[in-house]
Amino acid sequence: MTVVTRIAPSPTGYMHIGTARTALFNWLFARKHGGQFLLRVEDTDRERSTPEATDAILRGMDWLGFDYDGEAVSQFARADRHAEVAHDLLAQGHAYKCFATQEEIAAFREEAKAAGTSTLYRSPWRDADPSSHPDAPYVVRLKMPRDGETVIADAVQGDVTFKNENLDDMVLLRSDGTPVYMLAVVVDDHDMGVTHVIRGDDHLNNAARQIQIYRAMGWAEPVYAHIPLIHGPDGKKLSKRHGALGVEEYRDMGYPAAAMRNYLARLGWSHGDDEFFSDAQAREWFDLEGIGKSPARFDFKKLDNLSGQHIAASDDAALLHELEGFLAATGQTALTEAQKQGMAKGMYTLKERAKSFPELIEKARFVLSKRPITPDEKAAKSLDPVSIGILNELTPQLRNASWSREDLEAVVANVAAAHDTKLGKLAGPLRAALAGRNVSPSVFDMMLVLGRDETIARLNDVAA
RNA sequence: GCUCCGUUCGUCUAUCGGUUAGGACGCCAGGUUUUCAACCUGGAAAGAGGGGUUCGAUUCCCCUACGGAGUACCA
Repeated sequence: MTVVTRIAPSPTGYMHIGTARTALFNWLFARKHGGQFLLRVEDTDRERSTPEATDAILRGMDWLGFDYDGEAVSQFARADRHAEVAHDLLAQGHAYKCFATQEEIAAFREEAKAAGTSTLYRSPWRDADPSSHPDAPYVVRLKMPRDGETVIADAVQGDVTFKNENLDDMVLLRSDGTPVYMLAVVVDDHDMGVTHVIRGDDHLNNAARQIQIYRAMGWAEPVYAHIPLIHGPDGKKLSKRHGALGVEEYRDMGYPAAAMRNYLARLGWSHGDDEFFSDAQAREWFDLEGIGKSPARFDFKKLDNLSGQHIAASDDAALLHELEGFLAATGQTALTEAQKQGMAKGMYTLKERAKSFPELIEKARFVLSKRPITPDEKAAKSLDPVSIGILNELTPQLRNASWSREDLEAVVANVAAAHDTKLGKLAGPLRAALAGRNVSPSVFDMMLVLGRDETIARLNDVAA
């Protein structure tokens, strides 16, 4: 059997970080098994669904590299098919027309609540004779089993048992004839051939109800895997107050997509003690058994760490390319050809010290800036007359250096020794001259990346 | 209220009856060092509580507490 998974987000806002993780799990699982990973946009809520939100989802999927098979399916567009199934169910006697009005039901619930009894609505129309049907609007309800129990053999949660007496005759078709989500998911999943439903555990309760549709229709049931939700840093439900809910916000903060995938995978899933891994490894290792049952909290510190590791491990050219993508996505000015060349040259050392793209840019300031470099306040202090004097001695020696790291180190060490001082004393002023600040990559790396002419020019700039 | 799920260091997690309860992030101390980062060494840090089952429970069962989800003609 070929594995088919899907991600089915509702386009009612940005793409939630939890949705991204669910997508990741589905994607990993499908790709691991050489199956298909599908995208279905659950846009049946016409009030809340927007095309902008759909675009945000598509962009999020694209940024995270979750390539889905085929076209994105619009659930709303399949409403006729959903209704068709409802009518099938009606014809087969698995569903019935319920003429109770919303007011009636609401009143019942209120009473039940007040009386402390079950609010589960039992429609009197379930077994009514069709001849007694009034000529009035009706909803179509599924006839749930009332005895026994329904067991969901969940791949993550284990066997979850529900007493059928607690299941309500859920609405399939609204009184205006439009299908309801519960019906739509099942019909779509069936029609799309979905074999594994991996989704948030907020749907676990729904599974017991949805599975009845599969049974009534005689369809093959999917394997369910309900994964725990992601919580905010305080353990509460992830909410707006924690900020950064949308995946695009993470992109805008400058985390590489690979780091995001790694972090998200590690949140709720484990493969022994492996923490830092590649997509290929994740694909090879991923399994439903490794998914934990308890909700995880989002931890930026760990994301930062992982992000730093991914940046350091990246291929220089690929990293530069992704950096450019970051600049474009966040509306920042693109790099000039010269800046790109400088970055490419210095990437080997820059990537060792950044946890995100903004940090990478900050560390790369020396190569991105043009002469003359204006030192900031702290750097300016390093450029006192004595230091400048030493720098002036260094410059001519640099002119003749072979420009290998060893040679540069030797030259600087010599000058330092001549002044009975250590390299540490010289590094400050050098840094100030070359980068305009006290924090920068290694002075030798900067000289190497800048090249002889630029280095000497910058030293001359501060000489006066 | 009812139904369902969950609960190991601060955080993410390993453990699938027998371990000095392991790793990672973060934190603390020390080292290295040319600033930052990185790196090295060491350290503090956990089985929610109570009952069982068992020769033996973090692990299996029950209760309680806490957290979460669902309970719509929303998705």
